[in-house]
Amino acid sequence: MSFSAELSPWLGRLTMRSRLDDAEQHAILQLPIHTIHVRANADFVRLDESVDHVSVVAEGIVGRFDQTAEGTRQITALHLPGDAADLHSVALPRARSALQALTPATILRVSHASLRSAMAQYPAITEAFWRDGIVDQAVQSQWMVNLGRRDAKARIAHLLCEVACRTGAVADNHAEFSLPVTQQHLSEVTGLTAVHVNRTLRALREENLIHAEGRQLTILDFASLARVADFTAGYLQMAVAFGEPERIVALPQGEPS
Amino acid sequence: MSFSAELSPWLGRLTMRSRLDDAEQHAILQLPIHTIHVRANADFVRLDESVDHVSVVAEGIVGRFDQTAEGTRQITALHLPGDAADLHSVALPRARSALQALTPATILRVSHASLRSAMAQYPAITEAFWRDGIVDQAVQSQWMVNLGRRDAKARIAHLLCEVACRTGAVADNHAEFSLPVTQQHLSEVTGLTAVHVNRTLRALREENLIHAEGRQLTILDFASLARVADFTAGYLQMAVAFGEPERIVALPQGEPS
DNA sequence: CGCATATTTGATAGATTTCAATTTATGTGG
DNA sequence: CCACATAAATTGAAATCTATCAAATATGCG
Repeated sequence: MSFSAELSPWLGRLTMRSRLDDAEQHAILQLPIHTIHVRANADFVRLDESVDHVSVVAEGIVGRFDQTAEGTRQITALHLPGDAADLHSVALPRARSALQALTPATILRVSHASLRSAMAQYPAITEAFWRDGIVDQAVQSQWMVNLGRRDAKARIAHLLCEVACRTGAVADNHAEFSLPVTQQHLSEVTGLTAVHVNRTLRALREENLIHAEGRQLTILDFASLARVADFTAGYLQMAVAFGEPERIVALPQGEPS
Repeated sequence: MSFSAELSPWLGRLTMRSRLDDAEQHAILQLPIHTIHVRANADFVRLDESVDHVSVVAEGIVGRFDQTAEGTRQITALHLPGDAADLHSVALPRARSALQALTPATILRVSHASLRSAMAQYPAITEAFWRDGIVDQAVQSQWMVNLGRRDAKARIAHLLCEVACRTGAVADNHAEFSLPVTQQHLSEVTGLTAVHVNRTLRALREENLIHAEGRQLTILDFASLARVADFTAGYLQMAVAFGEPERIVALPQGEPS
């Protein structure tokens, strides 16, 4: 249990979507954490488990899973460093999905108890948590469009565009970022077969839209890839770039929302 | 603007997922509403529109839509009478999806202003709203499994099982309920083609799993249909039947969550 | 260096879409 | 209440996309 500033990437994510004053931000940073390391492919939250803490991703990539009775899996969300993977568990502690590290990962556990006391003291924090989930839900909606209405090439392209934006790697029609996940994992995100993911990636490579070097992925022409993907970044609510952060509860100074 | 008890189905939905005391329940029922009637296939909330009220469904079926650039649509959520279709708009007023009536519908508009003052007075109400969205998100996750990992027959069967459960129509391995939506709408939910929905429904009929009489749908053998669908009702959080309603904020009497 | 895991490729089967009619409901005005 | 106009459901045949199965490389790691 420590009281460091390791939660600052998460705070950055929250303030990207909600406006928090100094005291509220301080309350977040002060939250006690318990750091754990998770091996690749290890579940660290299991289905129907009752959890008493939230998992904030510090390093690595985390997937939220659901599965069919036969065991084929669907990844319903991808969590990158700075994301809280199951903030909703504060309000509904029984996990309806499993969380798995797709790569070796470092997780910061924040107890529900401490989060609840922060929420009780600062209503704007409750609101920020709620809003965080809403944005996640908007991402899920886009994924549903992906799964239901786009072909394999667009699905993969869309995913790559999204991850590039979420990692902040896009600049000047170009993006380079690490995506150390398996093609099997990509298939579980996109509702395809690992084989088909492989072929689709090759097609994108042959069109000179992307370049894959090991786990390093380069988007050579972001605009064209976004066109193939039918991607627009608005739904990601990267507030710094796309609009005003939100707040309902009045700021202490009396500033309106 | 009236102050009647028309919100009581919505209150029922909320208390199915969260525990609210008398004062809190009263605060919900007291909310001023503005009733509107919407024709079938009419959008009543448009994409990127900034809304200042929540739409509670009183009658009819409402779909939440997203679409690709070419205009093919994906329904990302279905809202039945008693559901608030965009409760999240209280926290994030810009609509990231459109809302459309799939049938003639009656909508109760509840202003954000009045909701916010209820939230300010009763933190448990904020919490209940948040939790409501979390359950919606769990439903979306199941839909993602549907879209990504199940074949046409299972997708349709799963949807029918879900709607049957949500309308409370299931009893004794049998369910009869009205589903006055078009096969085109079903295809937009399931990520299929209207033609394929038609063929799949016929297949389910030929297996004597369902019976369709106009817009009245009968599930002849719920257990078998659920097996085909790989359906289990847990995620719907129909708390009355499946577990304790939740609450974080202490009850006034001091009762713990 | 060698095992285990991941990627890549080929050939084939299967599911779903697409396109184009046709039939059947549904609603409306006379 | 009927006739008409429109929307919805249904069917067939062909084209496409994606999955499946099986094997052959690569790659990473101890």
